[in-house]
Amino acid sequence: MARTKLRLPDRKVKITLRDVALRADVSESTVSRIMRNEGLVAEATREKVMESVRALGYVPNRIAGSLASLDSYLLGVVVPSLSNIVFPEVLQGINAGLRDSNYQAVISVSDYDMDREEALVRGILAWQPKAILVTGFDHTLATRRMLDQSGVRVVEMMEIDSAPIDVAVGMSHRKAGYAAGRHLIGRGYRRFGYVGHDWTSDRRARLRYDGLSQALSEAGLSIVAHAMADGPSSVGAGKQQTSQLRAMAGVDVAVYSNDDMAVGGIFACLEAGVSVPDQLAIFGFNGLEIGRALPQPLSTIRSNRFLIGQKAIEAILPSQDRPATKTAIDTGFEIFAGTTA
Amino acid sequence: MARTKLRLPDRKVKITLRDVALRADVSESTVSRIMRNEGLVAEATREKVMESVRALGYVPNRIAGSLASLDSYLLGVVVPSLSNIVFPEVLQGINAGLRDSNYQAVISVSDYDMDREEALVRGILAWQPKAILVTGFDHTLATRRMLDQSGVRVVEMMEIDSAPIDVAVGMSHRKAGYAAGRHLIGRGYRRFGYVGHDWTSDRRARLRYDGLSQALSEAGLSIVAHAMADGPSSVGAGKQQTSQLRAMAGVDVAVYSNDDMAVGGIFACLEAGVSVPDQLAIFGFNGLEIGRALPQPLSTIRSNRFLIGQKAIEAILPSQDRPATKTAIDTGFEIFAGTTA
DNA sequence: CTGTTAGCGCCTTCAT
DNA sequence: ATGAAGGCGCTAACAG
Repeated sequence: MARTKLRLPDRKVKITLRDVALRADVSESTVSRIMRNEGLVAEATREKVMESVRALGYVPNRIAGSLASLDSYLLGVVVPSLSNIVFPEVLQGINAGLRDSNYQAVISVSDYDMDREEALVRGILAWQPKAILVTGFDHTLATRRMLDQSGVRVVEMMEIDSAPIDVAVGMSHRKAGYAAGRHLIGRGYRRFGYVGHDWTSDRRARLRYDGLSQALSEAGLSIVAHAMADGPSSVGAGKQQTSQLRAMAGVDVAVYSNDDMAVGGIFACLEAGVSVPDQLAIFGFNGLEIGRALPQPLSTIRSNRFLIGQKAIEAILPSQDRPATKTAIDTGFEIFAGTTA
Repeated sequence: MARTKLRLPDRKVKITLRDVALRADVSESTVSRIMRNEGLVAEATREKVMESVRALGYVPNRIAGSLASLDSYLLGVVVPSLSNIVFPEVLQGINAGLRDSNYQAVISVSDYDMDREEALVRGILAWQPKAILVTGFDHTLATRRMLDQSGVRVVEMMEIDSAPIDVAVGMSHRKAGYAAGRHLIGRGYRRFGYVGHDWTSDRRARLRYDGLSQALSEAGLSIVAHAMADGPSSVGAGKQQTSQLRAMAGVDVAVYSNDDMAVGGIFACLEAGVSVPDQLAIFGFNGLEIGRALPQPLSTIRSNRFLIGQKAIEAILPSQDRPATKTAIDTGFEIFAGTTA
């Protein structure tokens, strides 16, 4: 079977600009212009070319396009986890911000491993992204240097408690912990317990704890009991650690590392017939949907995960060039009183 | 300031293979080989080159590399949503499967919009991915044609109730619904209620419903009451629709479109003082972690979302070429008795 | 073991 | 409004 330039597209036969140009009997530049909606083209020519595009099933090769134009329209994203719902929520915000742009997100998961993050960032930078979004301020020295030298826009998401490489978008977790402390002290609680999960991977939970401690300390109080899960946060872990906590010195309020853990606390109390908040008050962090649907709305602090993703995109889409000054964008937080504390 | 080839890397100055080669006084091919760990290279040369690589902070340009080798090592993924936790779980499986490979995932979210999916698939194919993973069998004609003609490996994830383009990885939702029906009939339930969410976007929930209906029909039974939420599934929606359902004809068991909805049902019962399963039995779908942590473990069907992602990768990584025969990989499901039904 | 020569598919600049 | 030429940064043969 001879190959002719008019042949219908077979699977595996790569159709290039050249094929389209030959079939439409115009130059490659013309096809290129039409595909990019750039420059002036006669309507008749456009139709002729588009007919060829459709007939051949031509799909432009962005790899070649990017190389030629030195312009990738890729966006690198590194999050530590997908099992903690907050990160998918951030990704949703990113996704929303990217709608109507022609950027593509290259997403990687570091599993809270800084060395892995380094490898991921290296791999992403090799694709010449326009910007790269990472999570938090904890990076290896090499990662920091790569990001810095790459010259691309860099957003560090989730927190603003340290100095960013370029832009930071998030909230102050230290202040949130402090606010939780002030709020609970104001409501009359004095004997504080803390239920948490692995801090080595979740440094922001630690920052909230520090803020809480400071508020208590300023009021002459302290956390009288701790129950810490070894692994990541989960409803099950929260439930289990709550039982542990209740076996210790009496506390009148338990502050949780996040809502997942706190919901576990609620479940533990339901199961044990412990009245909330009378016998034990419960306070979470994040403001997840489930907390609001509980028989008793969970007292917590709302963070804006979606907004973080969205603002991150807004911050870097307008200008390709990294500005001289570093920026921190505060997406804030808000105490949700609920009825469990 | 004159530019010399020995200058330290400035931000924004693109370092290329050529710069490294010049500095190390070898040819570009040699540097290329070293960067790709390919072919034989004298140890002395390698060190000399690596010294230059480090000194210049060279990061290979994969866009150029891919164009030259016609080989992208990109993997396209399209999921309908990130707010439903099952999709992040699938992504985790994909991520796990991709570890130790040098593939990068380009992830897009279609928001259950088939036209948007089409645009996303087109955008992804332009990056010449090695494979593309989409969700389910619902695609526009154009999407199907693009995927088919592209020649790349295609995985349709989540369900295996229809014929795949190339590979399907998932479970039979129809059978799962049927199994739920048989199970509940076996436990003596006769008056069935259904609590669901928007079917137009979640066709798999509809398949489960159909399977359930069939099981009931075969037993001379039927669903006597429906409560359907307008939007997507959520704990809040499940809670609200459960209240609706209870106001209707008495049912002794409520089957939910998924666990989120079912947890809402549990909360509604807790709040209203309805005893589960005596006054109302509750049955979900998915087997989420939270269901197990509830005061009463939720009766449900476990699906293997993580496994779906992982198997999807395993199915396509070995062979680049699309095989002649289409494959369906069944990741199965399992009834978890729990204590709520 | 290393260098040379051609592209990969497209975009950009400059002509016409 | 369209075309021709050159090159983006790298890899794939092939020499040597």
